[in-house]
Parts: sequence; structure tokens; C-alpha cells
Amino acid sequence: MASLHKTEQNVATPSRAAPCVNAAQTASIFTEVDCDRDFGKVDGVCVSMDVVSPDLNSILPDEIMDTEAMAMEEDPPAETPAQSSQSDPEPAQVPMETEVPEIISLCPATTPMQKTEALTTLTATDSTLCSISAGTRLVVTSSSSAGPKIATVTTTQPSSPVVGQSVAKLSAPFMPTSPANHQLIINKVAADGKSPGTAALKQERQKLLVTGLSKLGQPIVLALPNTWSKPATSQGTGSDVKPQPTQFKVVSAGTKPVIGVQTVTSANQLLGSSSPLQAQQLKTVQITKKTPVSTAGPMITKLIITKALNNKSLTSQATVTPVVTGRVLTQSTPVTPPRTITIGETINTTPQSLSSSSKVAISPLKSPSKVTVATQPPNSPQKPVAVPLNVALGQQILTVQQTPSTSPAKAGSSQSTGQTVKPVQTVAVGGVNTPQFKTIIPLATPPNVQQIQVPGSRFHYVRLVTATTGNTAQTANTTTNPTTIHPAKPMVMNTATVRMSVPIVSAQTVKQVVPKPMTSAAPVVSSSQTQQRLIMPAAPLPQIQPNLTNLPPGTVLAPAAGSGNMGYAVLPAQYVTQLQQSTFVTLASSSGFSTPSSIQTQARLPLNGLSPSESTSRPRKPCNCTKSQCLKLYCDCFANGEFCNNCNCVNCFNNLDHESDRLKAIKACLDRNPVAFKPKIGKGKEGESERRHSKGCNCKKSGCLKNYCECYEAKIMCSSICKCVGCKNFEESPERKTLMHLADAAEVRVQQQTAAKTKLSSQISDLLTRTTPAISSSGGKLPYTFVTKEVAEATCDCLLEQAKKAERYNQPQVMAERLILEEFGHCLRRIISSAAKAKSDCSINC
DNA sequence: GAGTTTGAAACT
DNA sequence: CAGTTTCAAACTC
Repeated sequence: MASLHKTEQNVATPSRAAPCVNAAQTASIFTEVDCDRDFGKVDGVCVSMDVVSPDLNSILPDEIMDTEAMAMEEDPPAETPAQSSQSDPEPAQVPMETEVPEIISLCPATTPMQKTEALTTLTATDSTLCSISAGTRLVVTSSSSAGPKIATVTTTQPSSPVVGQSVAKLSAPFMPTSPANHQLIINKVAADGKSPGTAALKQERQKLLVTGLSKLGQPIVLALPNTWSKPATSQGTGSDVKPQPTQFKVVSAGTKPVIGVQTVTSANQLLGSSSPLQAQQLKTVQITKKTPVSTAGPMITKLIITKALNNKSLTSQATVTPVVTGRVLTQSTPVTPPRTITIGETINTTPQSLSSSSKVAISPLKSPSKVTVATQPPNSPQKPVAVPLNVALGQQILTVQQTPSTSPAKAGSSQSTGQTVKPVQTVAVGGVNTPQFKTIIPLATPPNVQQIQVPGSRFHYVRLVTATTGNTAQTANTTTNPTTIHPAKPMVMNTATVRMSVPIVSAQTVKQVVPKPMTSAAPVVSSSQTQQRLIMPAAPLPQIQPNLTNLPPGTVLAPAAGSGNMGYAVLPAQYVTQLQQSTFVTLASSSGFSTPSSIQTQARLPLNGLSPSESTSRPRKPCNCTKSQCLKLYCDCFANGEFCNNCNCVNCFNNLDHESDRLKAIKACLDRNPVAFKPKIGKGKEGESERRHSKGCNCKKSGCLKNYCECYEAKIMCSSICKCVGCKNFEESPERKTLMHLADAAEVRVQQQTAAKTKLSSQISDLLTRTTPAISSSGGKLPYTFVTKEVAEATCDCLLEQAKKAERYNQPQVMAERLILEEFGHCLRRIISSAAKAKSDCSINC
């Protein structure tokens, strides 16, 4: 029986079985959750903003952004999105997506968001405003009956990650519209009366309005900061070199099934220039939405975002805001080079009624719906370039976390009320079938942690939200200019903003670990300016790069050449959580991770040293490795891509203190088996019936009915790929059925016993309380005092339970009597003990 | 809790 | 790829 119970527990938290399933599932689920499941069912508008630093983009995108097919059959392998960053000299080529992009719809996300919270980020609600920093990717997710749709606009600033002052505000006044028009429209704020499905993009200073119309007719408005408008560039013409007001184009997303493309106009940029007026790049990204011919028909929404790369002079104090520049989603076609779009952002002020944090979830990989983002070169404005969403956007998730503002602010309203918006850089990594998400956090800055829970995922996803890069400008004093940019306040670690987005599945929960400095761990590091980023969860990277694709969490990614000096460390969510809990301060305060701390020490704490809450939330059993240094797959922690935590291992290297060794071990494992960190248990689309071991077991003696068998451990049947001998782990196996039955019975029995004992204890305790006065007066007859009706009943319950137990297992009568008597003895002892205790207490107190 | 069994991982 | 060894979990007593 005990083993059976254990078996179930193991199944609940398979250790070896599915280390990576979670990640894979997460990704896919994430996607689905984003819009399809949650948002889509209720029309809503979800506007999320992602912030990715250009550095990050330059380093990670191509590798991490790639998705990898994981056993999830549905989608065809996604092509590697070619992402170009401005830093990239050459435009990346993005494979053309031949499929007709479907709708980008906006749906009111309030309810759905709250429902799952998984991807809640910047939820656009009425009168919602939010700020977008440069490098921010604006993702509008929505879903309709047709499925999840996500539109993303990413902005970057080429050379200088830190450009102050660019501010974009996102507001979302909602307007009525027809359900059919799930369109994302960039519209002028003042624009009104537009028929649904159309958007007018006009020049307007300081405001770029992106109007999204959901079924509920709720538009989302993206407002651009003043700073953008000042040095504006002409759009589309390209002839005008002079600064011009930013122009916004309106794209009508109406009924035209055709994908429209807006040209991007750009003027020379003077990055880092102190000149107040600088050339701006204005690029427009248009996402076309195809209007559905029928309900099921594909729709194309046009999203046009005009970006002015504003390189404000640093002299402007007000504009100095922590800006994270990011690379964007670029799309390139054979004809047109990829373009980046930059949107200025403010990190902090974001008044809104929306959720406190903005998250962007990208790419429902399994979703048929695709978003096309087309960009065109100025000279060929009409040539739409369709890029599969999952290619262009799909693997990046950026999050901007905002603390709830006290009150919704108007666009261009005054500075934030002190709420801190922390850009979270989340990168979704994965293949089409198995997107994987990574949270990338600059370690040098105070991170904020955001936990994300993905239904069906065993992993605990956490977003680390941190202030933007080491832009010293962040601290610059904000100006009081209400209309414009609100200087970002220094990022403040606000743990209160941490949100548990989703319930954690099964036993995987937060681990308690004492944080430890990262610097030592990361091979890549160093200068004061060097920044490390934590890349989280632990999902294998795409196979596109053999050495990176299957990296488990904890992996430190070296920055790409020329991409800057940022180091990236992949950490398990649990660790991040730990950071949130304890290391937070350290991370926040230290510009660099200095020293390692006690993670190792704590990791070796025996499990029994945990507090009740800790032990209950412990994701997995502690390992007991002695010889493997926890750097072999023998170690469940390592195999699961986790750091050892509260384990009983000896000479553990599975921690940040030995990151280099760990990386080597990971590499070695991957060399031996490229899918070493992938889940062994593939999960079918629906339900567990389709689950099966990817490799099959090789049992010889256990009959595959013990936990030695990975199939049995994972509670799945052996399949044809198993090489087991004498397998009894098949559907019709009587042995298996018996075991299952016994396991169920045992579970029930345990529950009943527990309940009975609890009841007995409760009764005794109750009596103890009630009879205390009498005890003192009744002298030595205390035990009898406790044998009341309630106690007798509880005792009988226990005795009956023993009788049932004996009967259940066909025990002989003698044995049944013995069990009953023993139980009766236990009960009597407890009664007597309680009485004695009561007497003792009474004598002391009286 | 110690010792044994087991099968995956690692190694040759 | 097959055989052997190593390893840690599962299991038994």
C-alpha cells in the first residue's frame, strides 16, 4: 500500500519522467491561454507590452526565439523567425509565411484576464493608459471564435538601448463595434465615428492611438508621447529630411481581405545626440486583418504602428526614462529587409484600470490563427509582407509589469503616481510545437518577480521584472510636464506586484532557496556594465542550435558577439521564486551579483528542516545523490532542469556556485542525447490517454508494475516502443488492475483513517476544553470523564475502519479482531493520555 | 534505517 | 549498437 501511494505521488510529480514536458506544455498552453482559451471566449482586449532589450534580441532571438517541435503534433514546424535588430547590420530574412494570416482581434480582457491571470499584462480597459518604452513590443492579443490572435509590435532602438524620453502611451477607450470586427486599429485619439473595421492613422503630436475594436467595440488607443512628435519624420515619402511630426497612418481593417502594408518612413537618426531635435525614424508596421467572409473565415486585421525613433537629447531631463530597447519583430521577405519598429516608452507611468502587470504572451503555436505583420519598404508601400505570427512574434514574450495605479490617467497625463512599471523581458522560446518561454532579466537591476502559472504545466514560471538596463538616466529626475514623458522613476522592487498568474499544477511549487549571487556562476560576466539576464524556465531550447536548444534551466547563455556584454543565465522558476522571496533585495540593490550565498548551504538542508509550508509546497523530493554531483541525469533535480534545493545530496554541483560545471554537464548530456532534457512523457492534445513514454521502458523484472518502471511511474501504459520483459503494464492486465484497485482502496482507507483520527482528536480536544473544570474536582477519575458519547462514537469509527480494512483485504477473523483491538488500544491510550494531560495542565494552572 | 533490487544513465 | 558499469531511486526487511 505504501508503495502504491508513493507511486501516485510520483506520478503526480514525475521526476524523471517528464522534466521538460512542462516547459513544452507551458509554451503551448501559454499560447492557447493567451487568447484562445481565456481571452477569446470572452471578447476582450488584451494589450500587452513586451520589452526586450536590443541586446537581448541580438543575442537570443534567433536561437531562443525559435520554436522547436516537441512532440506536439499539431502545428507544422515553424520556421525560424528571422529577427533583426537594429544592431544587426544585415536584415534577417524571415521565411515567408504562405498562410493567410488571420485575425487580430481585440477583446476585452478584463474578465478573462482576471480569470486566468496567466498572461495578464496590460489589459486594456476603458480609459486605460499605459506607457510603452522604447524597445517595447506591443502585443495585442485577442481572440475570437476563430481562435487566438496576437498582434505584436515591437520597437527597438538601434544603437542605444537607453534612450530617454520616448514614451508611448496606450490607452484604451472602448468603442462599440460589431463582433465581426475584431480589428486592431491604430487610430488617432480624436478620431471618432469611424466605422468599425477602419482605422485612421494620422499625425498627431504626442499621441499615437492604436484603436482596437473588439466585439464589444472597445478600441484600444496607443498614444505616443510628445517626444515622438517633435522630431517627426514624414511618412512614406522619405523625401523630407526635416523633422516632422510623427505621422500615423490609418489602416482600414475593414472588410477587405487584403493585407495592406504601410511603409515605414525613416529619417536619419541621431542616436545619442544631444541635439534636441533629431531625426527620427518613422516606421510603420501594418498588420492587416482579414475580414472574415464568414464567421469561420479568416480575417486580416491591419495594425499599423508608426514609430518614430526618437532620440531625444539626453539633455531633456524629463525624458530620461529607463528605456529598454528591444529588437523587434522584424520581418523580412525576400524583397524587403526586415524592419524594426521602435516605440518610445515610459516605464513607469501607467495609469490604468488594468491589471497591474502587462504581460505578453505570444504565439499560440497550435492555433491556426496567425497574425501577419507586414512591413514594407518605403518604396514599395503596397507590398505586404506577411509574416507568420508564430514566426515573427511567436517566440517572444515581453512583459511590462505595472503596479496598479491609483487612478486611471489620461493619455499624456501627469507622471505616474509612483507606481512602478517594470519591464519584464520574457522570451518565449520554442518551436512551433513546443514553444518555450524564457524570462530574461537583467540581473543588475532590481528585479521584480512575476510568477506565471501555466495550466497543465508542472513548471513554475516566473517572470522577473526588473528595471531597465543600466541606464543611469533612469534616475534622472522626472519632469512635471504632464503631457509628456514621465521620467521613469527608479525602478523599485515591489514585491507586492508579484503575481501568481496561474495555479501551479501538482507538486511543483516554489522552492525556498537562499539566493545567491549570480556573478560567480555566470561564465559570462563582468564589467560593471555587464549585465546578466536570467532566462527562465526551463525548457529546452530549440534544436536549431544543438548546444542551446536543449539547455535546461540554469544555463548561462553567452552573449552573441558584438551584441554587448550581457550575460544570460537561465534559471529555474523555482530559483527565481526564491529570488523573489529572499534574494530579491540582493538583486535589487546590487549592481552586480556579487557573491554567492548560501544557496548551496540551504540546498543541503534536510527536508525535514523545512517549515510546514515549505515542505508542503516542495515541488519534488529532494535528491540524495552522492557521487554524481547532481550533474548527471541520475539526479532528478538536474534532469528536471532544476537546481538542487533542500536536497540531501553530497558534493552537489547543481547550483549557481558551480554554474560552469553545470553547463559542462548539461552540454555533455546534450551531446549524448540531444533530447535529454526533453520530456519523456509526451502529452497528447487532450487528456492523458495519449501520453506515452517517448523512449519506452526497459524493465526486466518489475513487470512494469513498480516505480522502477518509468511508464508505470508516470501512470501510463507501456507501449510498443517499450523493450520491457514480462510487462504487465497494459490496459487489460489483471495485475495492473488489481494494483490500481488496491491503490485506490488504500488511498480511500488512508483518507478515512485520517478523517476518523482527526475527528477523534477533535472530540478529545473539545472535551478537554469543556471538562477541565470538572477534572480538578473529580480527582483521579479523569479518563472516564473523557469517555463521552462523542469520544465513543469516534472510537467506534476507528474500530469500524479497522474492521473494514480487514474485510477489504480478506483478512481472517482473527486478524480482524486483532486489528480492531489494537485500534481500540490506541484509542484508549489517546483518551488516557489526553486525560492525563488535562489533569497535569489543570494541576499546574490551578 | 540498512540493505537489496531495479532500471536508467553512463561508459566502454 | 551492445554489453557492462555506475548510480540513485524504489523497495524490502
